Amino acid sequence: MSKFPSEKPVLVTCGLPYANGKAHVGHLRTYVPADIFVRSLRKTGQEVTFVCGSDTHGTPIVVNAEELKTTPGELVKKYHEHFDHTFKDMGVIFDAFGTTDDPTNHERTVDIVNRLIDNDYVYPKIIEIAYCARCDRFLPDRYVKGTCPHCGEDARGDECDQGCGKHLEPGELEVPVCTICGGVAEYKEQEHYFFKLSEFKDFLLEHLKDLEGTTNARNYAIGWIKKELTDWCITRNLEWGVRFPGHDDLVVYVWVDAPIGYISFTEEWAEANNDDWEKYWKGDSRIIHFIGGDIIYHHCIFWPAMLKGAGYSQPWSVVASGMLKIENKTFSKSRGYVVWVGEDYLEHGFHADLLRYYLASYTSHTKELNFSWDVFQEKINSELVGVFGNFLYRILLFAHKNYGEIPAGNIDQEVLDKIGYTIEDTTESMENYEFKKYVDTAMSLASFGNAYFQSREPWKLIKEDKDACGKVLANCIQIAKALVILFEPVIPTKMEIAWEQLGMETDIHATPYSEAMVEIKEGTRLQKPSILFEKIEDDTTKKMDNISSERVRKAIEKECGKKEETKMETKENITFDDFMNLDLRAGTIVKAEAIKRSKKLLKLEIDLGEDIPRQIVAGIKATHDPEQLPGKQVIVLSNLEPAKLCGVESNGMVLAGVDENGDAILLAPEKKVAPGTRIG
RNA sequence: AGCGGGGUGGGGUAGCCAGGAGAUCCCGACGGGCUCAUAACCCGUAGACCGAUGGUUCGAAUCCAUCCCCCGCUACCA
Repeated sequence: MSKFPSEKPVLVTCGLPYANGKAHVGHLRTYVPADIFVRSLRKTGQEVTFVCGSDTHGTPIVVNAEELKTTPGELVKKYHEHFDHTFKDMGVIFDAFGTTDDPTNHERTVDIVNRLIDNDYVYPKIIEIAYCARCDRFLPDRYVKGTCPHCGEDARGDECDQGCGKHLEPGELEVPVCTICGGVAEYKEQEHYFFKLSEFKDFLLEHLKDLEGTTNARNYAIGWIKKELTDWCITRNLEWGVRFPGHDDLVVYVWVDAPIGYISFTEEWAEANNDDWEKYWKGDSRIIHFIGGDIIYHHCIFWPAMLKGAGYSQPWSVVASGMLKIENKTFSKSRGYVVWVGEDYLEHGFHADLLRYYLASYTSHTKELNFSWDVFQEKINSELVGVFGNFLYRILLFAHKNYGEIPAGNIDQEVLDKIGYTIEDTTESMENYEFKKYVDTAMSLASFGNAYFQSREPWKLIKEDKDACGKVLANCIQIAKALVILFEPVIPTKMEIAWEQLGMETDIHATPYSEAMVEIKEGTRLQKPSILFEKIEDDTTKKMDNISSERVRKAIEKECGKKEETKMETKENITFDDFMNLDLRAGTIVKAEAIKRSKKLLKLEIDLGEDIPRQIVAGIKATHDPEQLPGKQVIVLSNLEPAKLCGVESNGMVLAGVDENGDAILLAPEKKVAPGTRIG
């Protein structure tokens, strides 16, 4: 019942890295498993094409380039090369790694957009776009900032990043300001183009029903579609990007030309290898997308609808990886919870295969994966060094010392069976994108090998019966051969060396799983084996831990400093009268309870010396236990106009500060005072 | 609050859809053994009221109901 090898052509892609920043371990959570998957498919005899490339368009790149006083083209080139190198260094080998700014992609995007237009899936609509009169330009997405219509916080044009985090459509932002000149922007009507996504609802539901891959992707997408599908605005006012056909002032939205990169990279690969790209994108094929969990929406909804609308083949499988944590903390570049692939890992001399092993074996692909140096050390030392590496080394050294070649001896049926079952189990795991299971199953064969060797005590046998001992060794070497083949997808460069140590002269990367059952040849010369995996010392992990915590410390400092600065700058002087308008009072909390529907809010009743206690809502749930609060005194701004929060009325504001961890610190009187005591 | 995913010994997991004997495996901890090997390997021990409560059943981690908690994407953060 295995799905591979299949007669249908198989194409594997990885979500495109955005060429606007360095590669971190979070990226690898998608790329490493994809590479393992591809290598494994090839071992089943499946032909696969594996493509990826840099995502180069969109406003963040343009804005970032302007800030760095460079051009988008230069910026993109720099990071494209960075990703290309990093992936190669990590053993992630694509058949093609292009960019979405390649001419191929421009042409393919225009073709697809034209087809969508011809098929009547695109229509123009007049919408209001922020426009800066001083710069004489329209301001898409992040070129404009202003006030969020939902929460009133400062927000960027496409998203309320400081406040509620909500996605903003063009024209929604209030009090728009141009980010280039700082001048006040205005809204101006302009014609933009929309893709009729809403018409694809039935198609998408049908498509998703049969979609292979991980369930997180499918369920998530189905949920979205059932809610609502609105048409997508697919044009932007930008210089940088793919021209929208027939409109020199418009560019196609990044999320249109980015996935089309999958097609154009396939074309580039086909061009270079004299092959045919249409068998994947126009025929009955198996297109497998490896992506991060954050872009499921685009790959399961927008992308297949576009392909369908333009008459191309749709994805067969979408494999979405879970999130990455660093030292058990939510991944965050700004907070310092990040591990850069180059400067934090490879440049410290760690072997790429070790990280590949960790990523593949920590947990299942869809769950969140914690990267911790201590766990890294423990896993590498006990599993790779202790179980697997030690097995290879002890048997090869023993064989080399006592025989100098692979000794004669039939392979036990028990051993062949064990290898056979292991291959069955591992390949099945791989088909289900269960990388951890694959590794664990393979590792259990190494344990079996250790037990086999140990229980037969060849170090004693060698003195009594050299032939019987040789047979034990032959069986062990057979197990080792299978292990090296099984582990090649996960730790490819280390397995090259191991393969050589086994006296093999073929290319391990091209060796199929079936070769594991082929009996080893007695008499093959064995060189003196070298140690494959070195132990990671405590000092090393301590050093890495220090680097991490230092970065977190600096990030906190920077964050606090920044807040101080901006606050000092933005607040203008007020008059004494202004201050006297604030009615500040000391009060005693008499009752506190959590507001169920909210993560952050507590409902407080505060005695301000009035007839009945005031009901005030405060965002301190995360830091304060409601049971501990009654009796405590706080300072309240009592004449703030009432508001409803999460449906609960709030008649004032409890004053609190924020410490370096972002935790709320309640202000309190120096000593107990009568409720209602005036402050100021 | 809505949608999705998830809660099983210290960490990571299996089992759940098709309910049945002592809840699986790996790591870690502890004890012992062995010595070919990178102090590794082998054997053994402890450790889980299977998120909570109620229900169905002769029998539930597994089915049903309600609730709690964690993680994403949304709403809210006086």
